[in-house]
Amino acid sequence: MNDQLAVEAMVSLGHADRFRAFRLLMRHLPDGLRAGELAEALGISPSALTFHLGVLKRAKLVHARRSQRSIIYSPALDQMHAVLEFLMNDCCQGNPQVCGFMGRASNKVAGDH
Amino acid sequence: MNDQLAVEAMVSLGHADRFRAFRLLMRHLPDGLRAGELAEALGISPSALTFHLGVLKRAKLVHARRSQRSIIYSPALDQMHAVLEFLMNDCCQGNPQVCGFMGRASNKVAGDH
DNA sequence: CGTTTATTTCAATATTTCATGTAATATTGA
DNA sequence: TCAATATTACATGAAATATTGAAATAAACG
Repeated sequence: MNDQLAVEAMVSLGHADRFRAFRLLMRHLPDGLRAGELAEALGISPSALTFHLGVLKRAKLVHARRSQRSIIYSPALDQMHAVLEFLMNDCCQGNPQVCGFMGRASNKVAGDH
Repeated sequence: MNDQLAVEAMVSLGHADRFRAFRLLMRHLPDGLRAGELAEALGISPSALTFHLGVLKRAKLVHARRSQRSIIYSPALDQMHAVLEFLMNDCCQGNPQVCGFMGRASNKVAGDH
């Protein structure tokens, strides 16, 4: 992981349709979704979807595989993980006591930070 | 937290200078950095820095306070936390066994995922 | 083969974002 | 108040990104 890849990941999630697409894909783990289903679920044209999936794919945040006539997309969790870890390391490295929240995101304690 | 705020956070981190700025601020917790220091550290003009800090500020990812003649910026950890939690909930909610990585970002185990 | 289905590519246009420099504002101290 | 410092606001043009629809590609099936 490096700055450029991390920024690219952020860019790719910095668009409402792409963000929703990524979240939808996560909800459909581990199967993934066909491009058509995804386009319909998001209410955008196939062409627009391809464009946005391309952005996500270049950021390595989704995988695509063909199955019959369809292309099935799924989120690249390891890459997402790498991005978050990279971003958060700067925080916790220097000040573990100040911002140790990566270790308990779904486990918030009142009075933190 | 909602889609729009989360997307805005992603947008604001989707630029090399803003990304570096945010990370720098995290490394300088809990004190923060003066705008001038930040601009110099990043090697960009004060005017450009203001633009980028504005984007981060609208996304609620940084706080600003005045101290003497300077404005001191610091990262809004709680907002960052909220964004990550929001994004990751979609993943773990439906398939905790598939992607439970938020709970151990700095604690990776071989063979995960 | 020819047709249907699923998706991508491409080109044109519109929109947004970014970088730069200059002017304006706010604070401090002589 | 005047000058110096620190930062922000604004205007401009250039570059990147997004939207749209039509055409192209690829696979499956009769």
